[in-house]
Amino acid sequence: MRLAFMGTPDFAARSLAELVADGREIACVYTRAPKPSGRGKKLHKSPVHQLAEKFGIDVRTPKSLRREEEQDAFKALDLDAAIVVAYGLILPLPILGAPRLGCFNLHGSLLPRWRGAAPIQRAIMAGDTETGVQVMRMEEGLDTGPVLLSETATITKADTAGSLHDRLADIGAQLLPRFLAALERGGLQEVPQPGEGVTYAEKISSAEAQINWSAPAFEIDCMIRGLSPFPGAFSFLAADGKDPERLKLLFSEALAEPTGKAPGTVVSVDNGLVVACGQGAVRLSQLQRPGKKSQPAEEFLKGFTVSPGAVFKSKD
RNA sequence: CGCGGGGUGGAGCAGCCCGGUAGCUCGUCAGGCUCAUAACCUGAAGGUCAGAGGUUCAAAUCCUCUCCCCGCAC
Repeated sequence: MRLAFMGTPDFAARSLAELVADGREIACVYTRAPKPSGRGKKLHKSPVHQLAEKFGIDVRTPKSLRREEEQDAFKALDLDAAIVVAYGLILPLPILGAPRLGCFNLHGSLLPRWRGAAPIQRAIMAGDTETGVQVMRMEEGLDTGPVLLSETATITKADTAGSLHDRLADIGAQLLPRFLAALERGGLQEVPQPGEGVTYAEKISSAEAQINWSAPAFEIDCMIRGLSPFPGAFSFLAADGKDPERLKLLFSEALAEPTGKAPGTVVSVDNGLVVACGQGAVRLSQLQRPGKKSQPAEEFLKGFTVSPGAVFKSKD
């Protein structure tokens, strides 16, 4: 079976690695073009790009697949199927129809919940306790195609977007060899997505990453973990006698007990940084100061002295 | 030439703007207290303040250069 792999970030790179390990024939890898990033603003190839080169696979980085030449070049690959994982470009109809068996997408949620860009983060932010990875046949709509294979995963209170991302990337990557084997046998059932329960996982904007302390502790905790490590939930707090700093809050735990303090008030600094919320409180255990690395609360508090009673503020 | 932060006893930081006895939290060691403890009290050790030049009576602090580290852009 002759394949193309289309993907960009680390999440996709794990899938590519698994396909190669599975001995699949990958005619070409499509990924987004290198862009300036990192310190020094140098051009960096995407994780998928780097991995493909390491394996000696041809890499193409078109800016768009809408142009006819690109579509012709894709057709000329004479593919049986294309595997798409977090590619970042829209596949127009001529592309979708080019491979003999079609284009298939690996998606990090249980569709139709969390269609779109940020399913992993959104699932945690919403307090979901179960999610998964699915392979679907791609259609023109955004993540609307029928599902062929899925695997579920449990979300725990110890999960962050980062940990869940890694887990789903592995589960997804391992799903692909199974999927391809089944596809070859022709034994896969295409199950249309239910019309009910559709939600969209919109891209996270930095504005919504700011903590609103009047929300219930449960919600704030989900938000902190769902936005960790990227882009990081944040709020402003001043160390004793200092100016407020923008702190990223990267891990937390919801505490049910009422504090009797106004939302945003630091209740205790003995074991993590306990902050009053609209309902209950949240124990912050991993924080990051501007320009610094992220630190466990214990370390953080050695250099950032706060007394109970200090209050987190918001800023626009 | 993308923007920014930083290198201060073992850890995390303050001090630098407004040069003049090197400070805080923790750890370590010793002693004390305690039924006991990662608790508490007392005391101690440990730093050529990244490196090299310069200014100055005097530099962690001001100026110049070098090396190293990190954050943001997803």
